[in-house]
Amino acid sequence: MEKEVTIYDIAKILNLSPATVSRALNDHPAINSKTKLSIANTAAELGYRSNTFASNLRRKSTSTLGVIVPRLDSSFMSAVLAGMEEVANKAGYNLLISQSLESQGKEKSNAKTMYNSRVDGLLVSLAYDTEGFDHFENFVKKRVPVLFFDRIFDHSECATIVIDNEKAGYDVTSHLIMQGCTHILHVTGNLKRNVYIDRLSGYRKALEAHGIAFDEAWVLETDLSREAGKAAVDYMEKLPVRPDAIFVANDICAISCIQELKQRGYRIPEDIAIAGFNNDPVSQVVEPSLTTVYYPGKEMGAIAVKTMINHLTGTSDIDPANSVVLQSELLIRDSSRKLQREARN
Amino acid sequence: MEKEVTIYDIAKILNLSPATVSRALNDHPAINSKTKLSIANTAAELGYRSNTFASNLRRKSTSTLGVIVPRLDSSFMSAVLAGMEEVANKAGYNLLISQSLESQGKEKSNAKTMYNSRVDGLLVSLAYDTEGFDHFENFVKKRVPVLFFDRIFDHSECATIVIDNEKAGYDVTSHLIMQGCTHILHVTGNLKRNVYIDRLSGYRKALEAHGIAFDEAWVLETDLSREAGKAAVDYMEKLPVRPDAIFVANDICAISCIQELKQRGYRIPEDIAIAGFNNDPVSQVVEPSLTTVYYPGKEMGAIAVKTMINHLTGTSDIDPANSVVLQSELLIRDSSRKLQREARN
DNA sequence: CTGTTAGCGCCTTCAA
DNA sequence: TTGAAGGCGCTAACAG
Repeated sequence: MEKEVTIYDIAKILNLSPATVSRALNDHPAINSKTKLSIANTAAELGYRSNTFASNLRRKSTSTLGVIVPRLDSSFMSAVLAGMEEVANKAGYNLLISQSLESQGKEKSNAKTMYNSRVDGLLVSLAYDTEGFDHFENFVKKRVPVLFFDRIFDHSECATIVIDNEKAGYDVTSHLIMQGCTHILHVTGNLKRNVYIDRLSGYRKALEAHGIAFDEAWVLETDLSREAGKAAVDYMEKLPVRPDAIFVANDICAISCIQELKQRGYRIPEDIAIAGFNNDPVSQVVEPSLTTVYYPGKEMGAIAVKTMINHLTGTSDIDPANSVVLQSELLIRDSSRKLQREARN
Repeated sequence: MEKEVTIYDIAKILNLSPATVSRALNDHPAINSKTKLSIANTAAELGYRSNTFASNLRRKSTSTLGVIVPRLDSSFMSAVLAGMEEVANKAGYNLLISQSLESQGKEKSNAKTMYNSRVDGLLVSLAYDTEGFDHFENFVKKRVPVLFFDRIFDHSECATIVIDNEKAGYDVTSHLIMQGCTHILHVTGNLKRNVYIDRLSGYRKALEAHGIAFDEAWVLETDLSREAGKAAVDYMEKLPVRPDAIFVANDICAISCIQELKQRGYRIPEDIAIAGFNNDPVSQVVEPSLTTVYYPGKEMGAIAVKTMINHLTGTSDIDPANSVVLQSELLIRDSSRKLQREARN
């Protein structure tokens, strides 16, 4: 290992003080631009690189944001991360990313790591089964800002970035009803999570608004996996009345439903209409194409980081007052165009 | 901001020296186990957390690996990252992740950031148009290990993790030939990148092995985007002889070809067989389902990190001798089952 | 505009 | 088995 060049080396060569070198390197306004130039030059010549630790140690701030997501390998999450990375990178922040694999235990241990790594702020989307806020309490205590996105936790000191899941659920359900569907099965995820309980609530309200009775038996709580799709079809076939639509809370599972239904001889949407959620790339490719909800993942990531950085740089606070509700959008595709299809036949 | 607890606070309380506390906290063997215990206890009580920077500054090592990928929002990459994160996390390493957005410029600036952040090791998959190794030279000089995966750079001091792209390309092409195809268009990516040039080379060898002449006009270099899929179909229609198969170097573009071809009235695979690459989730959903190559992304990520950590902990070197070639696998699906289809008709 | 000084919190010789 | 002391490289007062 070659020895590292420090600001002292530069200072000695140019007959300056280390402080001046430090300031010049940080583009401090009160430094002569010629001095800056010569410092920059010799720094480059010597192959100097600033020592982030020393700087962090001194300044008591990393320029790093921690991110905890349920899974890295989902198209939605990778869109979010892409958005985050872009904004963070531009603002000179690094991202420390980890996944909870949908497990509360791993989420807790990840939070601990982030805490010890002294991230400047923490961005979290909760795991499937997380309960309680304990593992983030440390951050709040030390006044490290925590921001939740997508799968959030309501807390008086945390901002949140979400879409209006209830409205989205309402819109999807209303749309299905407008297509003539009256028996709509809702396949959802863990109802501890806002995203699912809110979509359910929208589903329910839409039913009631159209004079359709809500029935708990028509709500199926699953893990929204591919396998859950098949199980949902099994469940559906056992219902006393055959549904004429299924509203699934994500696309992956919705598509698995479509495939399973097709295999069992159902026509979509004639026999059963399907709607998903997220606008996952597969939703456009499946046949019939899947009616779904556009979820602005990349924007969500970008705004989450922006909000965080604004707070860190003192522009704003990180409490619920700064929460954002992003716009989602119903995308009507073939899997639910029921009236039109029948009219055509 | 509450003030942080340090080893000095603990030392004072227990009437010990900071040195002892430091050693105890690091489980140094030469410390009385009772002392260790009491130190651990008061540390916990006080909510002590070690200061990574101070420690890093002193020890000159982070426990952080840098990762530079072309894009975060691809299903392949997110699988890789998921694999990386799992292994890194278990071994107590953090991941600093950034994306080059397929631009050499951003890749360079990311490399610089990583360099300044003093990552212990760097894991890279190259951007589309990267040329030269300059931006990694610093790492080599400072003996920071650099490992390439997927889109690699051959360098005498870097290990690489890849699949056998040439063999995979050969297998796909042979398969198409076995289906009776003799005019196979190859739609590929930037031939600067090993993955594409190697697949092309496999394509070429397969043709020649089966007595089919290779013709440059039948190789189309694109950016493999969705748009490129349409352009490829345009290109195809202008060829003097109509192809009976298209081998596309990724699934996204292959699927766009399928959709475009279907729209123009081609039957797949009867008129034209299609094969893709990566086993992207969409490949199973499109109709007809897409013949493709299973690419072990998660394993690749896991092994990349494992190799890196082995090196860092002194178990092995990071030079090409430790490179790994992972197994890929041809997945034959409906988009290329030509003989069978025709037999059935 | 530049220099002096004094740590940030930790680890690691060296000495006991 | 423990302590004393110095320094990792940088920055932020405070002074000029």
